[in-house]
Amino acid sequence: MKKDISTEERIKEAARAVFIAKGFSGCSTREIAKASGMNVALVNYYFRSKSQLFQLIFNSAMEDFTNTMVEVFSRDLTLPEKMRILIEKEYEFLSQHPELPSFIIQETNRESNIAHDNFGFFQKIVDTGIFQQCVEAQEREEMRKIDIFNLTLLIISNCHYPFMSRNMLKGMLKLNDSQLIPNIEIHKKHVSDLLISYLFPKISKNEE
Amino acid sequence: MKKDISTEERIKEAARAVFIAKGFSGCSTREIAKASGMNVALVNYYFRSKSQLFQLIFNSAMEDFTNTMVEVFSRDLTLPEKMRILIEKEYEFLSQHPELPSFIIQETNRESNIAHDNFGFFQKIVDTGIFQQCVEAQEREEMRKIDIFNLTLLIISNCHYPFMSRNMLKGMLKLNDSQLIPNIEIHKKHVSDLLISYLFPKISKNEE
DNA sequence: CAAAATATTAAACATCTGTTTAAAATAGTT
DNA sequence: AACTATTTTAAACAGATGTTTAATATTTTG
Repeated sequence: MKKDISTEERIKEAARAVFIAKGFSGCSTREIAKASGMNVALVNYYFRSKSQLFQLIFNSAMEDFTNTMVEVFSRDLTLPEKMRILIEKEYEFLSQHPELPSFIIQETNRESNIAHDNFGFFQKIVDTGIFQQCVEAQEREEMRKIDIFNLTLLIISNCHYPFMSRNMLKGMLKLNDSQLIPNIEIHKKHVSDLLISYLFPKISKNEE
Repeated sequence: MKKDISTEERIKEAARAVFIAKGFSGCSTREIAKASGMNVALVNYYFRSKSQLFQLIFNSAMEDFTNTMVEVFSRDLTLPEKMRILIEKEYEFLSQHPELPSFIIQETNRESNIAHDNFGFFQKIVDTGIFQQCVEAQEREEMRKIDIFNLTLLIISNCHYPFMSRNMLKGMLKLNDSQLIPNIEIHKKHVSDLLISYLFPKISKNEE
């Protein structure tokens, strides 16, 4: 009865790496099997189909995708502090997982991928009370009036796009990896200053 | 001798639509053939292989990708004016071609896609003299000190990511297309204000 | 240990993949 | 008109694809 979890887990880990690197339609079941050192049939034995295995990986990737936001927004801090720390943590996390943002975008844009119930992930962010905190700050005129949609989008754009575009940037500016890292580090600082001074104009004026 | 250009062109147009919608590994030669109303063999008759046809489409997509920048930066305007008009034009163009940014990112991140000579496209932007104009403005202290890398990245992030993420946003915020469009229109205004006030702090202070 | 349940394997399956071939249709040339 | 070059077609190709099968090995249970 007690099954050896190591094979199932090994397949899942290999699948995660392969799917995130190449996307659903960019890889085969056999490639995942080989990467995990297992048989092709075992993949379907444990996960029934390529699609079901993918759905599993995708959801866990979405979890990671929103995890930093949930974690930072749950802390007991002022909004500018949360913003600064979030950007810091996002850049830190994405430096370790630079393929994640483009994977998420690629797969949410793939048709035939029906199960786009990303609302659950967003709800976790809402549950941190961050948007309530924003409304209150806006009432006290400590924060610029801005919708949830635009606020979320400003943050994600400036945190995720730099990592998604790293290969394009390398090609366009003729950079190698070792040149890219410090540039992204500088970019983090720009993004931090940019967003905080835009969202909290008075406070950032006082700080200067 | 005189060949009917219509079939070749029809295949290219179908290929463009299919490739951009589904990516290189997300579609088949037969799908492109069917979309153009032509035979499978004709695709290879005119373009030799799926890869060569793709390369053609990709390059033309990269052309479109950088076209707005080249066009706006070539005008005889001040930097804040160029910035404002660029954002305006980018949002206008991408509203008509929302799939383009994620296509470019997806394909520049696909390994086995060797030919990443995106430098040529970037050179066209450099040739507009925009970066020289920035250096001069920075010397006159009319513009914040910022590297080409970070400046380019700030602009592209805030213009392209909103369109790349539209399906994710729709899923996360439970929006439909008709709700998305006005939100993106508002976002354009935020991005414009955000970037101009950050890059040209003194001037935008005078304007207020 | 024997029986039952679970895990693993190699092989087969039907279909799809990119590409090629060789014949047929069409257009162009003399 | 006949001949040549070009375009289009259906069919075949070899290999890859997701998935299933049926037999074997291993573990768990009584």
